[in-house]
Amino acid sequence: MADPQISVPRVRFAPSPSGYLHIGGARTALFNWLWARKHGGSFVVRIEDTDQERSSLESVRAILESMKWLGMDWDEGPEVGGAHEPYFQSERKALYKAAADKLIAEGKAYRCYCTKEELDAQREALKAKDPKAQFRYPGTCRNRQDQPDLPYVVRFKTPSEGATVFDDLVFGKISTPNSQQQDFVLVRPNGLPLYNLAAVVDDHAMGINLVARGRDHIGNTPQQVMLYEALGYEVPRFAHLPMMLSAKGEKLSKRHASVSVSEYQDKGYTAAGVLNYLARFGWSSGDQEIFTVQELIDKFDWAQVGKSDGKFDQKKFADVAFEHLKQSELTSDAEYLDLVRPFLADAGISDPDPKILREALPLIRERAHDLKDAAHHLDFYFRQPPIFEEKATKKFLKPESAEYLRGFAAAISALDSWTAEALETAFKSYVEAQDVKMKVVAQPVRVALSGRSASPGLFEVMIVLGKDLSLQRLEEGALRAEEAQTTA
RNA sequence: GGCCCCAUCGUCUAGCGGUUAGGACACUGGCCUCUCACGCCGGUAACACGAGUUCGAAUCUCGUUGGGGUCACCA
Repeated sequence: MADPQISVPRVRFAPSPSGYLHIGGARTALFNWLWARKHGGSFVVRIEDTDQERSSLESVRAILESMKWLGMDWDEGPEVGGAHEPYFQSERKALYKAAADKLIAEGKAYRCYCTKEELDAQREALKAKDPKAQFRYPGTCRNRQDQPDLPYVVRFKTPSEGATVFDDLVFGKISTPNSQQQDFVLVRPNGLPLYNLAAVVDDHAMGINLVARGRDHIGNTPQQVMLYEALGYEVPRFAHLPMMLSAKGEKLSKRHASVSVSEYQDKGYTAAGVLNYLARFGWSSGDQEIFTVQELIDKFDWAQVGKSDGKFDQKKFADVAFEHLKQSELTSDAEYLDLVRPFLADAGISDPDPKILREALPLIRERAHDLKDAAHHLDFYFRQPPIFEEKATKKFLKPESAEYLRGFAAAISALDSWTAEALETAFKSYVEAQDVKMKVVAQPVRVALSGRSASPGLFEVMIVLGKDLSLQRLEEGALRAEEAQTTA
């Protein structure tokens, strides 16, 4: 395989602003970004908004926001500018027109006055005659000499003989017979270019030397190669990525759960987790599953990118994301707290005691699988009283529990050292004195402290809450337990 | 349908002529245990099929089957 590092990489991510940043698009952006960062190259973002109907500024904003959230910064593009401005194709019309004019002047392209309606009619007529037949533009205007004062499109004179070949970094040599190609349209009647022309002109103008994109673009590549050659441009390297499919193996679309990056953000996954999963989708580095962003940059290589399509696995993704939250080497305490704060606010806790937060964090690490979950695990420390889960209360705060709650409270209220060890010793001797199983006391205590039947270890929770609040909650729990009797 | 591409556990994958085919997720048996979780030990589970090439094929070649992509005045 040829060395893709012939020069410092200039790669790009070129979304069309017709929706949010798609999870598959994010992976394409990621592979480009990793490659640029690894080799000190440039990562360019270009907005492909030549289709006025579908493009919106709102989409541009959403896509850029998601890129930023993921931490994929761009060296050139919207907002940051660069040496090849502008980065919106809708603002680069002159360039495309010049290229189209040049092609026409050299006899490599021509004006076509056939209307869309006429062509659609021909297409349908053919379909009616032979449903399997494939309609190709018949070349009606190919050798036309006159230039009527009518709307026209510009078509490329595609050679009908031979084949167009390119060497893909992932798939190797791909050869397509030119007979498959038709005289495709370069410019619309309104003067705006179509994708193939615009992409080629811009990639050349912007000095892009590696075009990495989804495999669904393989079919466009031969046309683009022809354009590069016709325009006298150097052909860049290409790298096509295998498809990211839904769990059912279908092409990812809005119909499937969570296709937009912002959804993952809202659900409480971290950017590092998303990036890690995305990177491992189609790429691997031996048996390693968990990577920091820096490791991704260091280890990414096209040679390790696979060819076969994959299905998105929500469970695996959730696990990778969890791993990043669990390990303090991956997400530091300070980072974690910054990340969880907005989710706590959503849960109604807008000004959490930083001391409690710090002390509770270690208890959350191995329990919270995402940030929403983390906020939930954290919330009872701050709510006074905590929210009592009905099932837990009903099951464990029964009248006979009141005695244990008060008894245990009495046993620990005398403690002069409020440590987990001291609490555990006191708990055990109390349980022993009562001659009951530990859980008989433990569960009512847990519910009294947290409002839930599941929580971190009792003594750890009491340390975080502190002596006063712990004793208060035990007493309040006892009251609740007694109340259960009267209302039962 | 034409053209292009792909094919290892259910899923993501390691493997790049000689391995008891490895890891991770999921599933599952057990341990730990004040609950939940984490963790630890173990288990089920894959080279799509058929011909070659070779002393030897998951690895190379061809075919079959299956899957995907693409055939626009979308990108």
